[in-house]
Amino acid sequence: MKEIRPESLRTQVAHSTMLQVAERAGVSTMTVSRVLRNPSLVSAETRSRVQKAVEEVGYIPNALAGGLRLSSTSNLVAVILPSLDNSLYSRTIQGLSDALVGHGLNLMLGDNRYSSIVEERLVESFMEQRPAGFVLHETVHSAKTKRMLMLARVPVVEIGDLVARPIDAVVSYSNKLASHALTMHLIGRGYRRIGFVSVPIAGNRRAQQRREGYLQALKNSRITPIDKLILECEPGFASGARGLDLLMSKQVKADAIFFAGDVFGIGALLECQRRGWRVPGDIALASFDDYEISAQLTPHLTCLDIPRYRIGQEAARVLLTRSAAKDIGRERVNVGFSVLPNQTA
Amino acid sequence: MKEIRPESLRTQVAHSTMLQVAERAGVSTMTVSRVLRNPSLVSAETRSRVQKAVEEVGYIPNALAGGLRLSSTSNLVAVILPSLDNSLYSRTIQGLSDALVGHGLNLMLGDNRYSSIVEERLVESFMEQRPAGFVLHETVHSAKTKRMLMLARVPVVEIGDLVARPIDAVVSYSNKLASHALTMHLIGRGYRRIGFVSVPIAGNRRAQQRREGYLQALKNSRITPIDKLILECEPGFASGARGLDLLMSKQVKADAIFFAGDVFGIGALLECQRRGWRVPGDIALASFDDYEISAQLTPHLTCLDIPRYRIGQEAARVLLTRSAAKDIGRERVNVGFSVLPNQTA
DNA sequence: TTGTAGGCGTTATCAC
DNA sequence: GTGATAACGCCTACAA
Repeated sequence: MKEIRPESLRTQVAHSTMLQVAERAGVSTMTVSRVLRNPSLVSAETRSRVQKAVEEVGYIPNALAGGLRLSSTSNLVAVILPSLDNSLYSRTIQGLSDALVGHGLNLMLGDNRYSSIVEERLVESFMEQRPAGFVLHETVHSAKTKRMLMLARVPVVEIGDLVARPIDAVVSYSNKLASHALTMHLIGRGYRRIGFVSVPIAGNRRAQQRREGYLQALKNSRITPIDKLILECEPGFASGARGLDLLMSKQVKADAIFFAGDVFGIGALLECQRRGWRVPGDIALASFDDYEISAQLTPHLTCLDIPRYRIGQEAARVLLTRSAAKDIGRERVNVGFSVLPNQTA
Repeated sequence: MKEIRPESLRTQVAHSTMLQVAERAGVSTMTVSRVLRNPSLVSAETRSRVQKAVEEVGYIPNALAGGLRLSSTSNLVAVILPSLDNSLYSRTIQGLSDALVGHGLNLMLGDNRYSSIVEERLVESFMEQRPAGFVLHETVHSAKTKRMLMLARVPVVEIGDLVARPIDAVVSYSNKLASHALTMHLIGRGYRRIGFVSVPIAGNRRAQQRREGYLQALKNSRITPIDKLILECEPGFASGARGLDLLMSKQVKADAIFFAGDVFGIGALLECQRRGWRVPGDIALASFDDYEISAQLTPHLTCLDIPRYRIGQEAARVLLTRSAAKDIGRERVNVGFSVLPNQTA
């Protein structure tokens, strides 16, 4: 028979264990476990004694141990975004968090800096915590990343673009269609020399899709694209001003510009204000996302409405559903988008 | 003697275990463990055999089991912010992440919705994962929250205000001094009827401190504060416009307004533009934080420069130092602030 | 209603 | 250089 050494005599440790609670309450660890997970199985008298002991020692269950037992997953959902410092992603994170927190799931967060190599390392690192699921903004992954995600047999939701063949599930909108729709809107307003500014498209599927949507719209309308009106700029407000400048000093000037990256449109609109240009009139502007600040600017940018918060919510819902059902199939949720005509085109 | 059932025959599971790797390589789990943690202890020949097996089965260590063994902490740092959807906090998160990722630590993120009750639940939930440390933006906590954090004996860094007596460590700036400095700047420019707009101060220590700094500056300059020029508004751009409107339609109009909350200042400046008011001239404006968008606006708002990214970096540094040293004392890092005179006052 | 035994996947320790 | 054993803290299964 094994002698039970009172745990309370151990060297001072950070957290108390279930055994310490059990000793204090004069019961076995199983009874403590029951009080915490299934109180109805324990007599009222014992239960209150245990609860008192839990309070007194400030006991907090060790999820690592519990998770181990089931060789299952932790209560963490791994989220990987291109950057943590971007208000678009912030809205998605908030949507995820709001939807998951009620289910006892917490967020584990990282950024891949727009690199699939970094993403691979991050997935591996996160995987060691045995997360309950993954939410990835990127839709292009290294072979090893894909392999790890498949092997884990855990729900994976991609959210950056409505890809045809997701690793597992996808909750997003079509960057291409959205871009197409906004370009068509510009064409419908009578513009024919429509400039296009995006972030560098090399290795960026979303930017590629957006440019394709733009080109497709021109083609459908029998408008010949003008190479010199298609630019790539680094992210940031300043690029909006710069893109505007470049496209307005060409021999063939643009009559409208579609800014398909981050805050370009805002930067361009503000630059127009500085130059005293009328928008529209001297130039028409359209922007991809509708930033909160946009609504404060006069005029309000013509843009797309992408439901960033809802993408987070829906991704959470899909994760929860798939976790419960354990089925591994493909689910595609199209959250869609809409064109906000507004005032700058 | 216990018969060893080949693990590879178990029902299909998500992740492979160290035992599976060991069997494949024809060694014991200890050897696998050594190859992963301390390769130099294993012969080159065995090592490469094990590494091959690891590759083949796509083995990823189970941090839950490893952490259990040491009854130690996970490689997660718990971060609790008032809201996830705020670009100020985003910068801090980015700073944290950038500084922690190289040390193998990942972020666990949650928002307390500006409530210490929510914070308490979140701390408890996070604590079950046995995080390596906590970063809290809030500086006011429930008694239970404090107790849990003390018991855990884990580094805790508060970042929302440079409190005198942090739970453990604090990395921040003084909201009161910053507010005082900017108010003094306005006074130095000759303004005497300085309005003050903040978020509701009830239960918000940071907002309280900011108001105190403002009042102190007035007092030091022998200016009698005018109650009607002190407002509280809900967060958001619109409140900037609203605050401006309220303070300019009083009997005693403000000649300058200090917006001490989030994006108020930007909202007010844009409202001035809509109204065709000169800034300064018709009204002087000052704002707390220097948002990225501010630099794009003309004129650029007179404001404070709070090093949000650096707060994240430094908080990470303090966490890492304290984790290593295991000392529990109090560390206070003042990242400071500076007044950016700019153009609106 | 409560307790005992055993094992989850990993690693510290000690033996070979 | 390598392996056997015994925990780590909790919970399932079974016994009392």
